[in-house]
Formats: sequence, structure tokens, C-alpha cells
Amino acid sequence: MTAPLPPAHFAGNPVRIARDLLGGTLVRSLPGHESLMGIIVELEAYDCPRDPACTAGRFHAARSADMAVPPGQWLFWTAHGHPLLQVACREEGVAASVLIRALQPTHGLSHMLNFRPVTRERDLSNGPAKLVYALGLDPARITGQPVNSPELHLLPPAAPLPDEQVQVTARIGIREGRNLPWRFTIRGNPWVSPATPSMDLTVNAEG
DNA sequence: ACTTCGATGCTCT
DNA sequence: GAGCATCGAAGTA
Repeated sequence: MTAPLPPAHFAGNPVRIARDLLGGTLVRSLPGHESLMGIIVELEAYDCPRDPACTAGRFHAARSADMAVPPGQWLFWTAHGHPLLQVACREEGVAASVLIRALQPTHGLSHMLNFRPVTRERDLSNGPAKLVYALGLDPARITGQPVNSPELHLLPPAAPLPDEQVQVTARIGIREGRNLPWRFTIRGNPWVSPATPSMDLTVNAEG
């Protein structure tokens, strides 16, 4: 088993970091219980101030400050009242982050279903807020903790996924910045969120 | 206190 | 794939 990624790993370009994190594992430890684990099958990068989709930089000064924490810290962006799990990137004072958008559960599935009961199992964690609920994460507790915290940490993929397995598209649910290919999903993975991107740069081998 | 908006989720066609 | 419920956060007053 690989070691948890240290905070220093995130002191760089969030686009590159998101790409390389695809296929990694998110581990949520529960005292006295089996850890909840899942493969990260969908990520997005946000990178103020050059990013037109990054509302933190454009007109939410206060939220920008929440996001411009030192790299390698957990943070939550809220949209429509839902918490979205992110890791701060680049350097302190810069609002840049990687957003974890979907998870393929591998361990503790029944426990996750307890946190977030769903009729169809595939709907358990195929969205950024869904996975937060499925893991039973409390933003008040997690925010500001290092990304290699025992409570919640990341394991990198054994090896970076080959390009053929990586689907690159526009990000989901944004107005500006739809031209930027900053969403990464594992091609054909059934746990990817059902949302349809406005742009898909993927070149299919079959044409 | 009130208004607006959205990095969402859910429930229908 | 379209429409709506929803609610936390910012901005304005």
C-alpha cells in the first residue's frame, strides 16, 4: 500500500494535480470501525485568478480567503447549500484547489449506505456533495486539517492512469470558463457523475 | 432584513 | 434532459 500524499504534494498547478490524482483512493477512517474507502473517478481543478469559473476570485472576496489557505489542507466550497470537498493547491494566499467530484466505493459500502440511503447503489457517491454525505464528513471538523490527516487522507494511484483511460471535459455546473478542459474522469467508469459536460475533448480510438 | 445566485440533488418525463 | 426544491453565503440597505 502506498503512503498518504503529504500536503507538500499540492503546492502546484491544480490542473496537473487533479489529472494525476485520478484513480487514487480517498480514505475516511472511523474510530472502531472499518475505514470507508473509494477510488476517485472524477475531479475538477479551480485556479484563481486566471480561472473565469472561479467565483471566489471574481466577486467573493471572503470565500476566496477561505480557499486561499496553505496547500494540502482540506476545505469545503458550498454551492446550493451543499458542501463540496476540496484540497487547497498552489500557495497560501492563492485561491486554487482540486475538487473531488465522484467516488467508486471499495470499502465500507454498507456503512456509506447508512450515512446516505439511496435506492440505486450507483447514486451513492456519484456527485461532489453526495460523496461528502456518503462518507459522513463534518465540514466543521475536517476544514483546515492536513490532507494526510488520519481521519481523512488520500492515497495516490499505484501509477498515473494512462491517457487512454482519462476522459477530459469541461467542468460541470459553471457559467464562465466552459472552454477550459479541467474536468477529469475515468473513461467508462459507472460511478462518474451523470452530469453532461458542455465540451468533451476526448478523441475516441474508434473514431 | 431582504435579494440574488449558485462548483447541487432529486424527481419526474 | 428538464424543471424545481433548497439553503448557505455575499452584497446591499
